[in-house]
Amino acid sequence: MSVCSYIQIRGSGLKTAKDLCECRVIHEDKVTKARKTSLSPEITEKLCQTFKALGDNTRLKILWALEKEEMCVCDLAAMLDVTESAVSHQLRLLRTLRLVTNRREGTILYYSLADMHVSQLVQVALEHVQE
Amino acid sequence: MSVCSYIQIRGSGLKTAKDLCECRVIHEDKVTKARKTSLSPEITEKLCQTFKALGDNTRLKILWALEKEEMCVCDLAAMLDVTESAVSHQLRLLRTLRLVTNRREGTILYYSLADMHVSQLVQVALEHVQE
DNA sequence: TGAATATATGAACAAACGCTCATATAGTAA
DNA sequence: TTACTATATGAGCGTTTGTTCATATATTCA
Repeated sequence: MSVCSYIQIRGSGLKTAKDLCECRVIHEDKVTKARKTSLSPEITEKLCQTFKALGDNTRLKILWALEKEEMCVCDLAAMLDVTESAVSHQLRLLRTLRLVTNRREGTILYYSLADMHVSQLVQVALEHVQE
Repeated sequence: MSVCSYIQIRGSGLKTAKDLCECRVIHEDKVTKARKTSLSPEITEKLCQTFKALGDNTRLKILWALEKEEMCVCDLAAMLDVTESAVSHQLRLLRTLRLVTNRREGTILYYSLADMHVSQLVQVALEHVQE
């Protein structure tokens, strides 16, 4: 796909492909360099999903709680004032991204953070918003 | 609002408020403790928005590029293959969250990262997804 | 002044998201 | 086995999000 396929041309009516490529690129070197140092689509997508997972009120509260101590689904649901179903759905997402793990004790599943990364991310973000 | 207002009761038809509160809380101490150590709604919301800002493909690519060097709107648009309008909208969001700043040189606005936090966040998240 | 350029903004719309409800599954105990 | 509990899953639905298009604003220069 052409670099400029989607560049918006002010006041343009119907344009040919050639016209569409008469786009503005002020610093072609910067664009080229940025494209070369860009992350792979796969890594970008994974990064994105990780941040997106943290970018939801319910999930963030879940992670914040699990940072303190492991909890089961129904306790989290009670704490958050949402259905256990909602919590279960969110935990599945967090599990898929390897942000949380669980251990079983009878019928109860205790969830906890999978590693230190979540804590570190929240810590840095906290610094940012509190400045 | 009651702690249990929204807890899903399996097979429940119409229930009174009292019935709805016959919910399952396995570890009441954990729930109470988690509620006490929870972040304020304001901080939670800000944290959330910050992560949400990073949790989008376009914005993440913008931030990744700006980490290397400052760029203007139209260059970012060319790099990302989206309209300048789209970039401008996203930059406004990032500006609002104090993740990026800009400096003017004539009619051109050069955008760059506002502080180290974005870099730190991306670094930690990268470690997580690459493990 | 007026034209040209770079960016910002508002409306509209398709796609993605998070919730609830209903139901299914897994483990425990009678 | 059957009953009960804790969790998981799929469908449906209203809300949010990210994009484009059209237009507005701001700066420079003739």
